Amino acid sequence: MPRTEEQFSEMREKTKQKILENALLLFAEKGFKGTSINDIAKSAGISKGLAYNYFKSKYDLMISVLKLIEEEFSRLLIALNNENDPYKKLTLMITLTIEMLQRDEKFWSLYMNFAFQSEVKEEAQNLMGDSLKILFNLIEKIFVEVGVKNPVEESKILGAILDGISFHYIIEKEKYPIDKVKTYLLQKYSKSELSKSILQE
Amino acid sequence: MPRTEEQFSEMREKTKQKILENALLLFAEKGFKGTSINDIAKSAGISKGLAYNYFKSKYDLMISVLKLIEEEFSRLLIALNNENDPYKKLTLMITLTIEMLQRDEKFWSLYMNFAFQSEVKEEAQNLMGDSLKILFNLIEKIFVEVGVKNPVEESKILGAILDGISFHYIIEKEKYPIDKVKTYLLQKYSKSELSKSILQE
Amino acid sequence: MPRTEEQFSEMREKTKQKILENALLLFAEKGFKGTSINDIAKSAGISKGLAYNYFKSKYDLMISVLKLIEEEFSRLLIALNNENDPYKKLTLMITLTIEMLQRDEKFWSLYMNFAFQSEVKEEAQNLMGDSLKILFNLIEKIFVEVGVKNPVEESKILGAILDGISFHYIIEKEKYPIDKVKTYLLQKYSKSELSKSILQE
Amino acid sequence: MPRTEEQFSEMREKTKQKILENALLLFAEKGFKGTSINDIAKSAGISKGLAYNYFKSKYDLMISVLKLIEEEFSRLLIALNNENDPYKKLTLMITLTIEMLQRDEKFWSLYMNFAFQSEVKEEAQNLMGDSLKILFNLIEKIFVEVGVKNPVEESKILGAILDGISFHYIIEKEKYPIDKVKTYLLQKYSKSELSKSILQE
DNA sequence: AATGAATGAGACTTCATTCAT
DNA sequence: CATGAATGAAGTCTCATTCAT
Repeated sequence: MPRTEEQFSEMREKTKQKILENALLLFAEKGFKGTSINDIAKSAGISKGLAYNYFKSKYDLMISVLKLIEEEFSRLLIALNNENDPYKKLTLMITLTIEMLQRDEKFWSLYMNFAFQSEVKEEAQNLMGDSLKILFNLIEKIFVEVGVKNPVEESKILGAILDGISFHYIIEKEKYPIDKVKTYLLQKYSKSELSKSILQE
Repeated sequence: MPRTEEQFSEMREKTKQKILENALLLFAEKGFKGTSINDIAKSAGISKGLAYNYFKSKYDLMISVLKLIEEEFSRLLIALNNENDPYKKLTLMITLTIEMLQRDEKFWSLYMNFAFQSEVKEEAQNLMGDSLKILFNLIEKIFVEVGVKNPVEESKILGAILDGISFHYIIEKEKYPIDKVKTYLLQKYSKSELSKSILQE
Repeated sequence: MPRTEEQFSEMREKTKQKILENALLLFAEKGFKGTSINDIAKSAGISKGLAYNYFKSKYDLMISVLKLIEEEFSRLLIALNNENDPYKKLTLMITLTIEMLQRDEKFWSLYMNFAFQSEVKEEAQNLMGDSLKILFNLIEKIFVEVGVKNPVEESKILGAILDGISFHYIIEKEKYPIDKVKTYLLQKYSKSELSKSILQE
Repeated sequence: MPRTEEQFSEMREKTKQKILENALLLFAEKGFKGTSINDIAKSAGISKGLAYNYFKSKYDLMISVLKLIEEEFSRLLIALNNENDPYKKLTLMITLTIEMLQRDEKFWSLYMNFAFQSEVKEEAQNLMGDSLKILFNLIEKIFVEVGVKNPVEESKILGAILDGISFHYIIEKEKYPIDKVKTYLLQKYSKSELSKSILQE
């Protein structure tokens, strides 16, 4: 007696996830070109051929992985949208970014990795460029709300800080004082501190 | 009339440079794995075989390219060391970073690209990690000199800003308001502004 | 109410026929190597696995398809044997060949296709070679009966005409004036015309 | 010291020919799909990879092989155009076709083979369809000149005879009385016999 | 009897590297 | 010093076949 449709669907879903997860990790670690389907298959504990039962090409698999990143971005945006107070929004943005960075380090590694791989660039930009733009706009809007003088420039700077920190953290990992920096950043962009200088008085 | 030894040596140097330059451009554009020796040879106007006369392997060529990046870093450091006034040092660091970013965009693209490719990572870190550390230390030292309250954290933040801006500029290029951001940053880290808040009073 | 043995057997036969028909069509269209078991299964509306329930291998399936062609030949031979008058036999041979060509174009396409594929060649020859020989002999016998001067050579020529026409029709299909040629051929091999020249007098 | 351009060119030409020849033989024997690049490389005594130095894909190689066939056709047409007398033209066409069939059997095998391979069909028709049309037209023109009553139909018949004979010869080879048939055909289409019936008077 | 997930061999293709000249 | 033909390993992808359910 054949398996039910549901059983098959479950099997498929499970295997597909396994492939995606391992592809994400490996792409993040070794880049798109540097990762072979064989690598992914072995890492996922399946045969090379099976990967093609789920993704019609390595490229297609990459696009699916990109969509995972997009979803991660979406989760960030949704969480931010649930917060109305602009100061809390700022705090949340910093907290979430760094938390996600620590938790899903590979996501960010992949995100940055993909951003510089020409085979991926266009798709990466189509899929992620919007998220970046939305994020910039969001920061800008917050800055307008709280009364920052140069919201456009300041949004670029906060954006740069967040991605710059991610960049350094991914590169240096164990050596980077991520928690210290996070605490400091939260304070710096806190309501009470936003009006003070970074210099001693 | 046979060429003198010196002439030969000069030719060799010239050919080597041509290979390195083209390798740099192509690695930056298409990644390490995405660039073939043939691509590089064609781009440099020489034969595949000749490239192996100058570099014993593709890997070796990559290491040499990495050294070019290191030299670029060195030039930045040397320029900074020639300046004693800490405020001017800060200004110079921002100016030079962004100027180099615009002028030698490919350097940075490659730098970031390599930073995420595991075949390259270790070497990239060995060669560039130190530079990064030196830069962080330099910023920290400047901040100490001018009396910033939290020099360690602030150095991480300025470092993040500079690399974050580079990151966004490389990704968005034509759309990114690099000049506006540069001007703003210079003002923000100027002697007169370092003591003011980013909020309207 | 459980099905009777006979009903089961009938179902099996029906499924088998469905597979064979679709295999024939696809082999004819895309060649043996160009057709996958999956293609056939999908086309027949069954699962890949089930196809192996009926044919132990793709090769085995192909042999079964070849047998279908053999049967088609047999039908032609049987129809011819039912006719005694040699002139009518000739007419019938031409009519039937061209009718079958138009009706079961795929049969012929496959027949010719298989004739040139070495994986299939031996079997194709074993199975079809005899039919061809029988047909040649039959034509020869007819020509002897009606008093053709060189029955051996003329039988090769009529054989060549029939297969040549099939060849051109399959290749050119819509452009080939099959009906005109058929009419002309029937006249040319008609009792009354067999004694006249093909030149104007 | 590097080889001269001429030396390289010679090497290339020689290897390319070797590949083409072996590809022709193997495609003719085992079909396009049935022949692997590895088969061809081994048969040509070169490495798999080298084949791609000469043909950018298996498909491209096939097209080149098709062009060889086209050239063979051209040679036939050119030889025919050098003859003005229509009767001699007919004789020549029959002679040449059968001579080429015997000499370059693989060409014809491939020609027929390709005509039924869907991966090849379109190209085969583009490249060979014209030749076929030209040949039909040529025969028709000859028949008009010599005063055949139904030149269109008779040209289809002679065309069918020639391709039908080729077909049977390729399939049966050693068993097929090709010389007998050739002699008979030459007589049948000779000036003196064209006005007589194929029946005993 | 029936399904389609899974395997593994083998096909096409690319490319770093070697080498004869 | 310089060339590009040639190799072979490795990568992408396909597909006949098996098998658990």
